[in-house]
Amino acid sequence: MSGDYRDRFDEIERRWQARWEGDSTYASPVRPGRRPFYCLEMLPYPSGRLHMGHVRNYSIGDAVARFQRMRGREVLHPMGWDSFGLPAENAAIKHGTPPARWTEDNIAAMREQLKRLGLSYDWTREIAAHRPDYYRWNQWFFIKMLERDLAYRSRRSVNWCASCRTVLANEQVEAGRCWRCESEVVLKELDQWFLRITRYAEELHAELENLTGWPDRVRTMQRNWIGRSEGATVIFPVLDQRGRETGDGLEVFTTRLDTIFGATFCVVAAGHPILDKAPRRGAPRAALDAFIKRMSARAGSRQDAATEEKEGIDTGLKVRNPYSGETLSVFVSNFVLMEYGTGAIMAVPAHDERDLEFARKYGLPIRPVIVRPGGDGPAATPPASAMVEDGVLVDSGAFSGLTSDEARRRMGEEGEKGGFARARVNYRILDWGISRQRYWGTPIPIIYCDACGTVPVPEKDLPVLLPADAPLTGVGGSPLERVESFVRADCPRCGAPGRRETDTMDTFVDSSWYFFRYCDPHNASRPFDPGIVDGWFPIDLYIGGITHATMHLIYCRFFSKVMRDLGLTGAGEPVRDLVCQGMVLKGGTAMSKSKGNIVDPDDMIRRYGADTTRLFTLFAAPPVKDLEWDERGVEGCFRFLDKIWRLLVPRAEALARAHLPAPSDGRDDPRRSALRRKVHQTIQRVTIDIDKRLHLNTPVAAIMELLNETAEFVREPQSGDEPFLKEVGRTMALLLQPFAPHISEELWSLLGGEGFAVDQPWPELDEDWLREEEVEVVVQVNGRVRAHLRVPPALPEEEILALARADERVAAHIGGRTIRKTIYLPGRLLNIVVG
RNA sequence: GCCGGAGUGGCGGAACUGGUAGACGCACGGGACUCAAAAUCCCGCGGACUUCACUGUCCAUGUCGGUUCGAGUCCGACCUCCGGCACCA
Repeated sequence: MSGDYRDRFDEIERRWQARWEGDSTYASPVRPGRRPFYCLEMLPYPSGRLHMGHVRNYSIGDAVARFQRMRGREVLHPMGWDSFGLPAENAAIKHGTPPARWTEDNIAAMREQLKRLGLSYDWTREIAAHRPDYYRWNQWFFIKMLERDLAYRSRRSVNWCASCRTVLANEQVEAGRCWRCESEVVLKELDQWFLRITRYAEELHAELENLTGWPDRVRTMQRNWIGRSEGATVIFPVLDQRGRETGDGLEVFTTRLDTIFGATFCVVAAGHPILDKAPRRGAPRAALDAFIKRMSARAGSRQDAATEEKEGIDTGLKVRNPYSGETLSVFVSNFVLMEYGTGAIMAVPAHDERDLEFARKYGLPIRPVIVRPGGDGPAATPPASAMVEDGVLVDSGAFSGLTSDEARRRMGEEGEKGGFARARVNYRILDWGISRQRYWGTPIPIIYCDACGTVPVPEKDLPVLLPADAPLTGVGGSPLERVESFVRADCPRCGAPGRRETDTMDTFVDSSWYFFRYCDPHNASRPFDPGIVDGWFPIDLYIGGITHATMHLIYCRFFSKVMRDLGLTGAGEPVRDLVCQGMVLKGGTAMSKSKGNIVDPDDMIRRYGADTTRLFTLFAAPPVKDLEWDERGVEGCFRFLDKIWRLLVPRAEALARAHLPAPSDGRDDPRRSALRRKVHQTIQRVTIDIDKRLHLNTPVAAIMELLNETAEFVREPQSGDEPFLKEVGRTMALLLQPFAPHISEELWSLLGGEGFAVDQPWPELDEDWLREEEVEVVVQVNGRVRAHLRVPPALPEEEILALARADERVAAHIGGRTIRKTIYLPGRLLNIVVG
């Protein structure tokens, strides 16, 4: 009945998968009243095939889900599909396949692959972004945001990818190129819909502090992305030709108000409105216009922007420094960005590298106003580099002598009083542009009416369905523009004929709230029931790739906060613990089609089984590190499972009949007590490593050790061993459940276990078996190990010292020297300090 | 440039709050079984030196310092690699 594991793993795995499915084992909740545990993995795009990165991601999540379930938690472990997006549209253009069919086919194929891996998902909760019962709530949220002024339409220069023919969010521009197709991004003026994420910038930034269950690097990346900086805005009055105030002001943002007496000119961005007020007469105007035109043509975020030569031109405008009264010229230059701050700066060349570079190039004055405390006065000659640190003010009128800190405070107060300056916090993050000129996405629920303007589609008319018959050719703008039946719509307000918005939403909208929907996936009247969501939230563990550190993981925090403010949830932060798993590499680089180093999960499952494939991804490296795929390592994991099989299965019938040992059985037999101690030590190690540290490689190592010791144990079998072997076998079967669930079930059942292994309580630790009869005390002389003593745990220090001194090596190292002191850690270590 | 993370055998990696560095696995070497091979099992496996041998000594966690009875672990400086951001005022 046994047979080799090598010949049987496929049959075993399929059989248990069928049983789990037949029993709805993983549907939740099945055991209400238990403490919930929400275990979430980032949902995949349905490309049609699983890759090893998916397998790794889901193996980690599944190990935790199974472990927590056995530990008595009620586990929510769902899966779904991020199924809107470009590839479906591209496939349609290339092969003529309708996106909906292409997507559903891919989902079906990948769902089968996930099931063949034996992952414990509750498939009754499956969601897919492209289905109307999901995306209607994207539309609903959009309307709710519109009501709260969190969504708005604005004509803006947007990042435009000419190849994808679409707008990209800032987050989707990587080094000036499209994150998807890598072609260069240019600027284009379009009417766009935006979500006002900047309203939450402060909270998104502040709460990073509390996300202690998140990796530092993710928190840092988000902090940089949000880019909070404290400073002040200062209004410089604009002067006319004769030096009189015109009533206009140039508002600049600075973090270094303390350096304002060193300001020798101002600079504005090419798009700054004040440029319209530049003097109209004479030749400079033409040069100025030409310059502005040239600068405006370029995209805001380009790779070479930082290293690009600074260029500028005098606008002819004059302003007055409200602190010093000095008159300053205003330049326009490429190094000042319209999107940040006020689009205008005061230039302090002595204390800012960029200002210095510009001043040098155009021969503008450089005036130091900050010196190092206790240092000499200001340098007579201009410094070689800008002095950017804080210090003490000089040549700064009444503020001279103050420290930078003190000066910023006092100057701020004076500015507030005089109405020309105020404290301001600035953020680098911009509002989230969500309009996409694509077909395969959520239609934006808006109708444009000549009389009423921009009118949201009423809730009762949702969803606005994506038409099935859009012409997908790959040329022209939005495909929806050409679907007459879609575009034509009556104004919900006045009934007159209007036109529908033909842009669709960025797919990051879909993935910003899907984890809420999992809690209540079939709700037809609301996106979800707040009570149900609050029962599961926050997500206890969220696992996914580091690639989503800024985009998805900021958007989903933003959505959670919006939902909280809509009264939909109590959860301000959706994710308690976040794990970003490393990449799967082959030959030192990420697996990719172009490199031809892809390892196919199906191939691995066919040759070694799902258990071995999963086990390897967990054993070869800790979750957060990159994992090098090594087929010999896979073999090693297979050998491990095979060895357990060969040890237990031939004895299974006898062990199934045997009783388990009583708690103190085997105490009197060193062989048996050593084995039982190892069993309980292993339970402890596996439990702590999964639960407290989320290390999944070391628990596997611990089980391997237990197996090795058991193999040793059966080499010289004795009658009456069965109960002890049964205990080891059952424990091993259960400890393996998170890592290799199929063989776990098979062994559990062969050893006479009732029900599913995954439904058993996690093996219980018997503290009595951790206590050793004898402990090994390490003896050090001056911190170096010289002897190992086996002593009863309670032996007093003096006696251990006496034993240690009697040891030949220890005695030799002490020599004739006197013992200055001893350090004793009970039962572990004795350090004898001599000298 | 700024900000993060990481440097441990031939390789992947262990070492919980400072306390025996190298668990476990891979690779490799030797042996057993076999006509042979595969599979399996046993032994060895950081380096240098030392002993006939049992052993023993020293060096070793990127580098250099420091704190400590004791440092892979803490502190300081530096080097290298990886990642993120990058004219953000």
